[in-house]
Amino acid sequence: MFVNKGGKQRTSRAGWSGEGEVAIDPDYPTRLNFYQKAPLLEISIEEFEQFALDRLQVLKAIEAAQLRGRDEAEIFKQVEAVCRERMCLSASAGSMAIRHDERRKDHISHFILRLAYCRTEDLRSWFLRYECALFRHRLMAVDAAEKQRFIASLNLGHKQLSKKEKDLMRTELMASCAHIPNFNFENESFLEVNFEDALDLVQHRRVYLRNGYAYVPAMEQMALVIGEFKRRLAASLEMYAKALPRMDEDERLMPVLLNISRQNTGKEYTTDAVAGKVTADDVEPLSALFPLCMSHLHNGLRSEGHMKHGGRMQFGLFLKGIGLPLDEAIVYWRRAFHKSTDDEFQKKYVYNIRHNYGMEGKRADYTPYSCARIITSNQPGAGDHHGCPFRHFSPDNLRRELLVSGVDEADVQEMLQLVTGGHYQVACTRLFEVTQLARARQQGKAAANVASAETITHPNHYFEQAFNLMSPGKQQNGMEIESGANASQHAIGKRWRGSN
RNA sequence: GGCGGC
DNA sequence: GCCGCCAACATA
Ligand code: SF4
Repeated sequence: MFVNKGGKQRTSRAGWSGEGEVAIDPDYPTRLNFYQKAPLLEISIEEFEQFALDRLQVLKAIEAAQLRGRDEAEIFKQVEAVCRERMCLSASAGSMAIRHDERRKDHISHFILRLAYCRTEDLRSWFLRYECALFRHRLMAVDAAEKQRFIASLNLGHKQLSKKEKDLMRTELMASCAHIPNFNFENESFLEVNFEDALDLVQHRRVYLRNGYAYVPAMEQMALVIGEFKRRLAASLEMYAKALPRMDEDERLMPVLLNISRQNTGKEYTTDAVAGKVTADDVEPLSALFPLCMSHLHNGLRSEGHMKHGGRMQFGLFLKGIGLPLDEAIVYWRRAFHKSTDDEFQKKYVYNIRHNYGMEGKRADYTPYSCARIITSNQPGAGDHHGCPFRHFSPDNLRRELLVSGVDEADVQEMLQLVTGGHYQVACTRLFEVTQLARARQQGKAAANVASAETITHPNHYFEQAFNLMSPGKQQNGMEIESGANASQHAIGKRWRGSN
């Protein structure tokens, strides 16, 4: 865990300003927190889960607000409302004991999620993004005195320029502030910080740089603090990720954490035709039921944090076909494109997603691509992951891809044979049999009592067949999650429970 | 990705 | 540089 360099922060003179007579909690002097020190976990399981869930709800609400909210003010309002409901932090209301409990909850819940969300790159970047957003929100919400008190307690080493130094760099400093509306050089003070502490500002050319130092106008200090928060949290998440495997075995914590990181907003599922309403969080677990073309796209998306246009079409429509509604699709893609900024995402991708769902222009509700279309048109080029693996992969690549999927040598041979004969969809059907069908048999599903499957004609057909193999034969009474269990069974289990 | 507009 | 509009079609 990090050593808090400024650990001896206490009252300073802050008691005289802002909050007036309100006593200061030595554990949590302000509502803001850099979460440098892990809390002592003396806490019941119920409280543990409740805390985590509440914070998760807040982070998800921020995500939703940023996607839906029209302007900054509206987003702020929405976030504020959720914060008040699930993670309220009072400035001076109530007793000190109450404020202490609120801040303790904030503290603990942060660390639970930090633990739960350190596991994979995807989870880390999602958590980092929205923790920063939450921190930023609070930084804007608290009053100036409390903010200053907090920043001072951090000891970030922001040295304020003396009048003399400032005058020496006058022209350069003024030039760097040209973008600020009505900037008054005389009244502004400047901070000298290591330039790597101000990377965000440097990138946007909003500061003057000189041999390793950035000179930041004091009004931009908030950006520095947020940047620092982000750096430290990111570093800590990396550390946690490396440390996690070691506590994996003996801790009973792990299952709880796993459960948290896959928690949904608590929506209920209805079992209609196929998979019912699918949420952004369901895509991952359900990917075990995807045909090869789609799982290949899905993998590419996960490892690259991005997907080219052809793939977005093929995969996006497929997802719509499995029951992912528009708003969930937007959340899903936003989350998957973890390299993009909100702004870029909004501008470049949202329109097209909406268009695919028939919400834009001609308002056509497009059907997902069929195998025939995928195989014949729009050949994938360099950097593309769309197309049909059986058709577009080299025999070598295809063999590797199949072996990775756990197909045994003999079956791979058979499929390669079919492919050379141009029977791509038959090969795909064979894959269905040796993976989906075989697993269903092994689990004693009633629906698996067939010798072979019908030939696959459509990726969504593949998915639906695979999905239907799961639900009808629950012979073991909901105890599907055994040794070989993969994530898909969890999601399906949820539906079974919901459908009784 | 293509087409189109400023 | 900003933006809009399009493509699809299995299927019990
Ligand atoms: S045959 Fe159809 S479903 Fe199977 S991989 Fe090719 S395109 Fe996808």
